Amino acid sequence: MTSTSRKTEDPATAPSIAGARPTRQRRAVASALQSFDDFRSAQDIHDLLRRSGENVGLSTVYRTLQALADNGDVDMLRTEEGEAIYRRCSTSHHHHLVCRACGRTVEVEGPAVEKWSDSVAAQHGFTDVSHTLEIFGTCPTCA
Amino acid sequence: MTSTSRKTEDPATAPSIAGARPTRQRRAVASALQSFDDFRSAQDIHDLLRRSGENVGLSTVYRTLQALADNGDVDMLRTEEGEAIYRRCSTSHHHHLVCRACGRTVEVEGPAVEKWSDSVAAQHGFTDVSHTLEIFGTCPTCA
DNA sequence: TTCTTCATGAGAATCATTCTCAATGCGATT
DNA sequence: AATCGCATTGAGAATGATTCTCATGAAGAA
Ligand SMILES: [Zn+2]
Ligand SMILES: [Zn+2]
Ligand SMILES: [Zn+2]
Ligand SMILES: [Zn+2]
Repeated sequence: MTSTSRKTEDPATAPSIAGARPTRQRRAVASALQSFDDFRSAQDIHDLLRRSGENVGLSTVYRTLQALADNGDVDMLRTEEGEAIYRRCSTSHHHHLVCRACGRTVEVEGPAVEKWSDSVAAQHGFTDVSHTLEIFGTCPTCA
Repeated sequence: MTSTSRKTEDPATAPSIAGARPTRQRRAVASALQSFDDFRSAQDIHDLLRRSGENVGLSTVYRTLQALADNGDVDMLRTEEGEAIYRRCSTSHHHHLVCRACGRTVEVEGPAVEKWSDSVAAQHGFTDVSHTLEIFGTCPTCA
Protein backbone atom coordinates (compact mmCIF):
# COMPACT_ATOMS: atom_id res chain seq x y z
CA MET A 1 0.00 0.00 0.00
CA THR A 2 1.25 3.45 -0.83
CA SER A 3 1.36 6.36 1.55
CA THR A 4 -1.95 7.59 0.11
CA SER A 5 -4.45 8.31 2.87
CA ARG A 6 -7.41 5.95 3.02
CA LYS A 7 -10.66 5.72 4.84
CA THR A 8 -9.92 3.10 7.46
CA GLU A 9 -13.30 1.49 8.02
CA ASP A 10 -13.19 -0.81 11.01
CA PRO A 11 -15.09 -3.85 9.78
CA ALA A 12 -17.41 -4.76 12.61
CA THR A 13 -16.90 -1.95 15.08
CA ALA A 14 -18.58 1.20 16.23
CA PRO A 15 -20.09 3.32 13.48
CA SER A 16 -18.96 6.83 12.62
CA ILE A 17 -20.99 9.65 11.18
CA ALA A 18 -20.39 10.26 7.49
CA GLY A 19 -18.87 13.64 6.75
CA ALA A 20 -18.35 14.48 10.39
CA ARG A 21 -15.26 14.76 12.51
CA PRO A 22 -14.45 11.73 14.61
CA THR A 23 -14.20 13.62 17.87
CA ARG A 24 -13.59 12.10 21.28
CA GLN A 25 -17.24 12.63 22.13
CA ARG A 26 -18.62 10.95 19.04
CA ARG A 27 -16.28 8.05 19.48
CA ALA A 28 -17.35 7.71 23.07
CA VAL A 29 -21.02 7.56 22.14
CA ALA A 30 -20.40 5.08 19.35
CA SER A 31 -18.39 2.98 21.74
CA ALA A 32 -21.03 3.10 24.45
CA LEU A 33 -23.52 1.78 21.94
CA GLN A 34 -21.42 -1.35 21.63
CA SER A 35 -21.74 -2.07 25.32
CA PHE A 36 -25.41 -3.01 25.53
CA ASP A 37 -27.94 -5.07 23.65
CA ASP A 38 -31.22 -3.47 24.57
CA PHE A 39 -32.73 -0.13 23.64
CA ARG A 40 -31.60 2.80 25.79
CA SER A 41 -32.56 6.44 25.99
CA ALA A 42 -30.19 9.31 25.29
CA GLN A 43 -30.10 10.07 28.97
CA ASP A 44 -29.33 6.47 29.88
CA ILE A 45 -26.41 6.56 27.50
CA HIS A 46 -25.28 9.87 28.87
CA ASP A 47 -25.23 8.38 32.37
CA LEU A 48 -23.38 5.35 31.08
CA LEU A 49 -20.67 7.58 29.67
CA ARG A 50 -20.50 9.62 32.84
CA ARG A 51 -20.03 6.56 34.97
CA SER A 52 -17.37 5.15 32.68
CA GLY A 53 -15.36 8.32 33.08
CA GLU A 54 -16.05 9.75 29.63
CA ASN A 55 -17.31 13.26 29.97
CA VAL A 56 -19.72 14.12 27.16
CA GLY A 57 -22.35 16.81 27.25
CA LEU A 58 -25.97 15.77 27.15
CA SER A 59 -26.62 17.92 24.09
CA THR A 60 -23.84 16.17 22.28
CA VAL A 61 -25.22 12.77 23.17
CA TYR A 62 -28.58 13.79 21.75
CA ARG A 63 -27.01 15.21 18.62
CA THR A 64 -24.78 12.23 18.01
CA LEU A 65 -27.52 9.70 18.54
CA GLN A 66 -29.81 11.50 16.15
CA ALA A 67 -27.12 11.73 13.52
CA LEU A 68 -26.39 8.03 13.85
CA ALA A 69 -30.06 7.23 13.61
CA ASP A 70 -30.53 9.42 10.55
CA ASN A 71 -27.59 7.65 9.06
CA GLY A 72 -29.14 4.27 9.71
CA ASP A 73 -26.28 3.25 11.97
CA VAL A 74 -28.47 2.79 15.01
CA ASP A 75 -32.10 1.90 15.35
CA MET A 76 -34.37 4.30 17.14
CA LEU A 77 -37.82 3.56 18.38
CA ARG A 78 -40.23 5.02 20.87
CA THR A 79 -41.40 3.72 24.19
CA GLU A 80 -45.08 3.59 24.98
CA GLU A 81 -44.53 6.97 26.61
CA GLY A 82 -43.00 8.48 23.52
CA GLU A 83 -39.40 8.53 24.69
CA ALA A 84 -36.77 7.87 22.02
CA ILE A 85 -34.56 4.83 22.63
CA TYR A 86 -31.56 3.65 20.65
CA ARG A 87 -29.64 0.51 19.91
CA ARG A 88 -26.81 -0.50 17.59
CA CYS A 89 -28.03 -2.72 14.79
CA SER A 90 -27.25 -4.48 11.59
CA THR A 91 -27.41 -2.31 8.51
CA SER A 92 -30.00 -4.28 6.60
CA HIS A 93 -33.68 -3.59 6.99
CA HIS A 94 -35.17 -5.50 9.89
CA HIS A 95 -37.57 -5.29 12.80
CA HIS A 96 -37.40 -6.03 16.51
CA LEU A 97 -38.76 -8.51 18.96
CA VAL A 98 -38.50 -6.78 22.32
CA CYS A 99 -39.03 -8.15 25.83
CA ARG A 100 -41.40 -5.91 27.75
CA ALA A 101 -39.81 -6.87 31.04
CA CYS A 102 -36.05 -6.80 30.50
CA GLY A 103 -35.75 -5.08 27.14
CA ARG A 104 -33.84 -7.93 25.54
CA THR A 105 -34.08 -7.45 21.80
CA VAL A 106 -33.86 -9.78 18.84
CA GLU A 107 -33.60 -8.54 15.29
CA VAL A 108 -36.01 -10.29 12.98
CA GLU A 109 -36.62 -10.24 9.27
CA GLY A 110 -39.82 -10.87 7.37
CA PRO A 111 -39.67 -10.63 3.61
CA ALA A 112 -43.35 -11.54 3.47
CA VAL A 113 -44.24 -8.58 5.64
CA GLU A 114 -42.25 -6.24 3.47
CA LYS A 115 -44.06 -7.46 0.39
CA TRP A 116 -47.43 -7.30 2.08
CA SER A 117 -46.82 -3.77 3.21
CA ASP A 118 -45.82 -2.58 -0.23
CA SER A 119 -48.67 -4.39 -1.91
CA VAL A 120 -51.31 -3.05 0.46
CA ALA A 121 -50.01 0.45 -0.04
CA ALA A 122 -49.99 0.01 -3.81
CA GLN A 123 -53.56 -1.27 -3.77
CA HIS A 124 -54.61 2.03 -2.28
CA GLY A 125 -52.50 4.03 -4.68
CA PHE A 126 -49.92 5.05 -2.10
CA THR A 127 -46.36 5.58 -3.25
CA ASP A 128 -43.03 6.20 -1.59
CA VAL A 129 -43.91 3.60 1.03
CA SER A 130 -42.21 2.85 4.32
CA HIS A 131 -43.33 1.17 7.51
CA THR A 132 -42.67 0.60 11.16
CA LEU A 133 -43.12 -2.75 12.85
CA GLU A 134 -42.10 -3.93 16.28
CA ILE A 135 -43.11 -7.01 18.20
CA PHE A 136 -43.36 -7.01 21.98
CA GLY A 137 -43.57 -9.93 24.36
CA THR A 138 -42.11 -11.63 27.39
CA CYS A 139 -38.81 -13.38 26.79
CA PRO A 140 -38.15 -16.94 28.02
CA THR A 141 -35.98 -15.70 30.88
CA CYS A 142 -38.59 -13.29 32.16
CA ALA A 143 -41.52 -15.65 31.70
CA MET B 1 -91.05 0.31 25.93
CA THR B 2 -91.55 0.51 29.66
CA SER B 3 -90.22 3.31 31.85
CA THR B 4 -87.37 1.10 32.93
CA SER B 5 -84.05 2.82 32.41
CA ARG B 6 -81.72 1.19 29.98
CA LYS B 7 -78.27 1.69 28.61
CA THR B 8 -78.98 3.26 25.28
CA GLU B 9 -76.01 2.22 23.13
CA ASP B 10 -76.04 4.18 19.92
CA PRO B 11 -75.15 1.56 17.33
CA ALA B 12 -72.59 3.25 15.13
CA THR B 13 -71.94 6.49 16.96
CA ALA B 14 -69.42 8.03 19.29
CA PRO B 15 -67.98 5.68 21.89
CA SER B 16 -68.38 6.12 25.63
CA ILE B 17 -65.99 5.11 28.36
CA ALA B 18 -67.00 1.96 30.22
CA GLY B 19 -67.79 2.58 33.87
CA ALA B 20 -67.53 6.33 33.53
CA ARG B 21 -70.06 9.09 33.66
CA PRO B 22 -71.20 10.37 30.28
CA THR B 23 -70.48 14.01 30.99
CA ARG B 24 -70.87 16.88 28.58
CA GLN B 25 -67.10 17.03 28.16
CA ARG B 26 -66.67 13.35 27.39
CA ARG B 27 -69.51 13.46 24.94
CA ALA B 28 -67.96 16.47 23.28
CA VAL B 29 -64.60 14.74 22.84
CA ALA B 30 -66.24 11.57 21.56
CA SER B 31 -68.27 13.64 19.16
CA ALA B 32 -65.28 15.61 17.95
CA LEU B 33 -63.58 12.34 17.13
CA GLN B 34 -66.37 11.65 14.66
CA SER B 35 -65.63 14.80 12.74
CA PHE B 36 -62.29 13.91 11.20
CA ASP B 37 -60.63 11.00 9.46
CA ASP B 38 -56.97 11.56 10.11
CA PHE B 39 -54.92 11.33 13.26
CA ARG B 40 -54.96 14.42 15.49
CA SER B 41 -53.19 15.41 18.64
CA ALA B 42 -54.91 16.11 21.94
CA GLN B 43 -54.22 19.77 21.48
CA ASP B 44 -55.64 19.77 17.96
CA ILE B 45 -58.81 18.23 19.30
CA HIS B 46 -58.91 20.71 22.12
CA ASP B 47 -58.73 23.55 19.61
CA LEU B 48 -61.38 21.90 17.50
CA LEU B 49 -63.72 21.83 20.49
CA ARG B 50 -62.89 25.39 21.39
CA ARG B 51 -63.70 26.63 17.94
CA SER B 52 -66.94 24.69 17.78
CA GLY B 53 -68.11 26.41 20.93
CA GLU B 54 -67.68 23.45 23.26
CA ASN B 55 -65.63 24.47 26.23
CA VAL B 56 -63.56 21.57 27.53
CA GLY B 57 -60.40 21.82 29.58
CA LEU B 58 -57.19 20.60 28.05
CA SER B 59 -56.59 18.22 30.95
CA THR B 60 -59.95 16.67 30.34
CA VAL B 61 -59.25 16.22 26.65
CA TYR B 62 -56.02 14.42 27.52
CA ARG B 63 -57.72 12.25 30.13
CA THR B 64 -60.64 11.35 27.90
CA LEU B 65 -58.50 10.52 24.92
CA GLN B 66 -56.28 8.27 27.00
CA ALA B 67 -59.24 6.52 28.52
CA LEU B 68 -60.74 5.93 25.10
CA ALA B 69 -57.42 4.64 23.80
CA ASP B 70 -56.99 2.30 26.76
CA ASN B 71 -60.46 1.09 26.07
CA GLY B 72 -59.62 0.40 22.46
CA ASP B 73 -62.24 2.85 21.25
CA VAL B 74 -59.75 5.07 19.50
CA ASP B 75 -56.40 4.31 17.97
CA MET B 76 -53.37 6.15 19.23
CA LEU B 77 -50.04 6.31 17.57
CA ARG B 78 -47.00 8.52 17.71
CA THR B 79 -45.63 10.96 15.22
CA GLU B 80 -41.99 10.83 14.24
CA GLU B 81 -41.48 13.43 16.96
CA GLY B 82 -43.13 11.30 19.61
CA GLU B 83 -46.37 13.23 19.89
CA ALA B 84 -49.48 11.16 20.57
CA ILE B 85 -52.19 11.38 17.91
CA TYR B 86 -55.67 9.87 17.95
CA ARG B 87 -58.35 8.71 15.56
CA ARG B 88 -61.67 6.90 15.87
CA CYS B 89 -61.47 3.41 14.47
CA SER B 90 -63.16 0.09 14.04
CA THR B 91 -63.01 -2.20 17.02
CA SER B 92 -61.30 -5.11 15.37
CA HIS B 93 -57.53 -5.41 15.22
CA HIS B 94 -56.06 -3.57 12.27
CA HIS B 95 -53.24 -1.33 11.13
CA HIS B 96 -52.95 1.95 9.28
CA LEU B 97 -51.83 3.21 5.95
CA VAL B 98 -51.14 6.89 6.50
CA CYS B 99 -50.37 9.65 4.00
CA ARG B 100 -47.29 11.55 5.07
CA ALA B 101 -48.49 14.69 3.36
CA CYS B 102 -52.17 15.05 4.21
CA GLY B 103 -52.62 12.50 6.96
CA ARG B 104 -55.35 10.61 5.17
CA THR B 105 -55.62 7.21 6.79
CA VAL B 106 -56.86 3.83 5.61
CA GLU B 107 -57.40 0.94 7.97
CA VAL B 108 -55.87 -2.25 6.67
CA GLU B 109 -55.88 -5.86 7.82
CA GLY B 110 -53.31 -8.53 7.29
CA PRO B 111 -53.98 -11.92 8.81
CA ALA B 112 -50.67 -13.15 7.41
CA VAL B 113 -48.79 -10.47 9.30
CA GLU B 114 -50.52 -11.37 12.52
CA LYS B 115 -49.56 -14.99 12.10
CA TRP B 116 -46.01 -14.14 11.15
CA SER B 117 -45.62 -11.92 14.18
CA ASP B 118 -46.87 -14.58 16.56
CA SER B 119 -44.82 -17.28 14.98
CA VAL B 120 -41.60 -15.30 15.01
CA ALA B 121 -42.13 -14.47 18.65
CA ALA B 122 -42.87 -18.09 19.46
CA GLN B 123 -39.73 -19.25 17.69
CA HIS B 124 -37.74 -17.13 20.11
CA GLY B 125 -39.70 -18.32 23.11
CA PHE B 126 -41.51 -15.04 23.62
CA THR B 127 -45.00 -15.14 25.07
CA ASP B 128 -47.78 -12.64 25.65
CA VAL B 129 -47.09 -11.17 22.23
CA SER B 130 -48.36 -7.94 20.74
CA HIS B 131 -47.13 -5.69 17.97
CA THR B 132 -47.29 -2.31 16.34
CA LEU B 133 -47.33 -1.83 12.59
CA GLU B 134 -48.01 1.26 10.54
CA ILE B 135 -47.44 1.94 6.88
CA PHE B 136 -46.59 5.41 5.60
CA GLY B 137 -46.67 6.74 2.08
CA THR B 138 -47.97 9.40 -0.25
CA CYS B 139 -51.63 9.08 -1.16
CA PRO B 140 -52.89 9.35 -4.76
CA THR B 141 -54.22 12.85 -4.17
CA CYS B 142 -50.96 14.13 -2.78
CA ALA B 143 -48.76 12.38 -5.33
C1' DT C 1 -83.04 17.22 48.05
C1' DT C 2 -78.87 15.42 50.31
C1' DC C 3 -75.00 12.92 50.32
C1' DT C 4 -71.10 10.52 48.33
C1' DT C 5 -68.17 10.04 44.71
C1' DC C 6 -66.35 11.08 40.42
C1' DA C 7 -65.06 14.63 37.12
C1' DT C 8 -63.37 19.10 35.81
C1' DG C 9 -59.97 22.73 34.79
C1' DA C 10 -56.69 26.58 35.69
C1' DG C 11 -52.36 26.76 36.54
C1' DA C 12 -48.13 24.81 38.32
C1' DA C 13 -44.93 21.13 37.75
C1' DT C 14 -42.42 17.48 35.01
C1' DC C 15 -39.40 16.03 31.89
C1' DA C 16 -37.48 14.90 27.41
C1' DT C 17 -35.61 17.38 23.89
C1' DT C 18 -33.97 21.59 21.55
C1' DC C 19 -31.77 25.94 21.34
C1' DT C 20 -28.21 29.59 22.25
C1' DC C 21 -23.82 31.08 21.64
C1' DA C 22 -19.30 31.82 23.55
C1' DA C 23 -15.36 28.91 23.97
C1' DT C 24 -12.77 25.11 22.07
C1' DG C 25 -10.93 21.50 18.85
C1' DC C 26 -9.77 19.75 14.32
C1' DG C 27 -7.61 19.81 9.99
C1' DA C 28 -5.61 21.96 6.37
C1' DT C 29 -2.29 25.31 4.97
C1' DT C 30 1.68 28.08 5.33
C1' DA D 1 4.94 25.29 14.85
C1' DA D 2 1.75 29.16 14.01
C1' DT D 3 -2.57 30.39 12.00
C1' DC D 4 -6.98 30.73 9.83
C1' DG D 5 -11.69 28.84 9.05
C1' DC D 6 -15.16 26.31 10.51
C1' DA D 7 -17.35 22.35 12.79
C1' DT D 8 -18.16 20.93 17.54
C1' DT D 9 -19.06 21.29 22.24
C1' DG D 10 -21.69 22.10 26.52
C1' DA D 11 -23.82 24.75 30.33
C1' DG D 12 -27.79 26.56 30.95
C1' DA D 13 -32.04 28.60 29.24
C1' DA D 14 -36.07 27.70 26.53
C1' DT D 15 -39.64 24.82 24.58
C1' DG D 16 -43.49 22.06 24.45
C1' DA D 17 -46.20 18.03 25.35
C1' DT D 18 -48.12 15.76 29.07
C1' DT D 19 -49.16 15.21 34.01
C1' DC D 20 -50.33 16.76 38.60
C1' DT D 21 -52.75 19.42 42.20
C1' DC D 22 -56.68 20.37 44.46
C1' DA D 23 -60.52 23.42 45.12
C1' DT D 24 -64.94 23.54 42.85
C1' DG D 25 -68.76 21.53 40.24
C1' DA D 26 -71.73 17.80 38.37
C1' DA D 27 -73.87 12.90 38.32
C1' DG D 28 -76.27 9.35 40.43
C1' DA D 29 -78.29 6.89 44.33
C1' DA D 30 -81.46 6.96 48.02
ZN1 LIG E 1 -36.95 -10.44 29.26
ZN1 LIG F 1 -39.88 -4.03 7.28
ZN1 LIG G 1 -52.30 12.69 1.08
ZN1 LIG H 1 -51.70 -6.71 13.66
